[in-house]
Amino acid sequence: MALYQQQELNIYNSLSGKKEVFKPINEGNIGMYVCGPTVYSNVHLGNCRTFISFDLIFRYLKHLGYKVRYVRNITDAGHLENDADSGEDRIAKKARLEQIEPMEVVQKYTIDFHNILQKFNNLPPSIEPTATGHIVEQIEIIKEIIEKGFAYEANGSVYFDVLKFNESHDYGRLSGRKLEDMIPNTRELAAQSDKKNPQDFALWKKAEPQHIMRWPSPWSDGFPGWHLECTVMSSKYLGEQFDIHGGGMDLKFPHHECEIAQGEAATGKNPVNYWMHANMLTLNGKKMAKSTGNNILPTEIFTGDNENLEKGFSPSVARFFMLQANYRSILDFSNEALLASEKGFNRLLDAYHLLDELKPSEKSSFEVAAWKQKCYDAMNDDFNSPILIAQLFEAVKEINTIKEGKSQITAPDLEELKKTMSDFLFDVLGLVDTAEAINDDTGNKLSGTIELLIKLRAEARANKDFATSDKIRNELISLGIQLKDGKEGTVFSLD
RNA sequence: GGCAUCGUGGCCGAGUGGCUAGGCAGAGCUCUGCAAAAGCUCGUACAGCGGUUCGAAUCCGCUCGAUGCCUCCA
Repeated sequence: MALYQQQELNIYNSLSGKKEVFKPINEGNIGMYVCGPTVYSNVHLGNCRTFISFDLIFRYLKHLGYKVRYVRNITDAGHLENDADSGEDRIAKKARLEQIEPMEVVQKYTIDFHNILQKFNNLPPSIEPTATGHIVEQIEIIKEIIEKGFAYEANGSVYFDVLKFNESHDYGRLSGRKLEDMIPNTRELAAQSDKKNPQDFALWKKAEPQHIMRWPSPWSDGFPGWHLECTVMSSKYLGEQFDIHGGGMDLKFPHHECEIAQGEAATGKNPVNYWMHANMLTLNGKKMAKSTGNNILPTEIFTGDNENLEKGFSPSVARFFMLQANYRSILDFSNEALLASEKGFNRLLDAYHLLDELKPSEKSSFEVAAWKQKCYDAMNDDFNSPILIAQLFEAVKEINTIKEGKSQITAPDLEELKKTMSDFLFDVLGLVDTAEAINDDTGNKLSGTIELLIKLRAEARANKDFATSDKIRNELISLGIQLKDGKEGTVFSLD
């Protein structure tokens, strides 16, 4: 029996605004689409948070035994900087500034994106399609939408007719907006536009002569509208209707609203059952965004080379910090918060390592099965990683007490505890055990050396030669190696 | 201006009608040659004002404040 048959997963659905019991269209299988980045500059930390949130979700779904097809796109076609039918596309702009081909821009920042996400230990998606690789499909779906009467051509561009669509459908139901409210609300800046109404959005844009990224179409040499690629690629790889669609909160409107409209216009079906939105990461209380300059690069976290940081932090610490907040809450980034997470994370890993040294007893004073279910309950409640982490810290307390001989655990319970800790820590939360890094040849030599120093210190202490023993302890601590004296002897940990 | 989300102890963050997460920092104790590590104990918080209720941080209303979206953004 698969785990998912034993655990009832609840997901907060942005469409209904409620937590709902999750039920996939095809039992045991899940189709999940997440809006990926536009690759025109380095990913910033805020982007990473969204993808780490969905990585957690992907990992937990897989852990439950689902077969998940996770599709995340790369937006590599340039889109306009604004919607007023003017302005440069962002990839082309970057290409001009860096004096390289637009596709070089795309390649450069796609690689950066992959590198950084790998450092955060994100699993790669099952399929990572690109917008430019699906121009043909996008043209086809535009034809369909025109045929159904929900789009019109104007001067070589094609626009989605939002007002027409809203007559028979409900435009705005995802973001809680009403078209009637939006109309008097738009300013008169679209005088020069080809649109019939300001709410209409582009499916195809005719390229200006200087526009480099362009493709032929029945309407003009041009490029597809931004919202279209997600509709096309999600339906191509996951079907006209699929289970989960995710993305950053800022994409809810208009991007996801437009996706629903496009999907319904083309197929007549509601494309997505569960909409999930990851919240923003803020810096100094403000949204991180490339365009405003209020951002921090992941590399700067690792090196500490940023005015907001006093030191560098490992990717796992940064990941742990993010997972200590729910994906639906705004999270504010700060040096202090990172420091707190780092300490907690190290304590968690230290306790995990202690598991190998625990001696089993005849009976357990820790109810492992009940605790384990609490871990699942946390994740079943809309992927509540902060609660899961709180539960893991409950186990830390138990492990340390057992180590001190003040509690007991049976051999089977110990195995179960270890397995569960490992499952959640590494498979579900996707954290990396820093101690494993020294498990190579150099690492073995290092630990052998430290063991020797521990022995020498023990001898010095036995001889009451505290000057020598303290010297060993202090020199090691200044190298980032901490000695921990316990009842059973001394162990060490690396910072 | 419209729509939405949110305001929790020194800090970060869960909870969302009664049983008062967790982490970090702080205080005391145990252990220790001294420390560190570890364990135990402690803090009794939910923006403000009204209302509903036997009972509200949790529901409703208002006020104040913050953030996001309304043009590209995870």
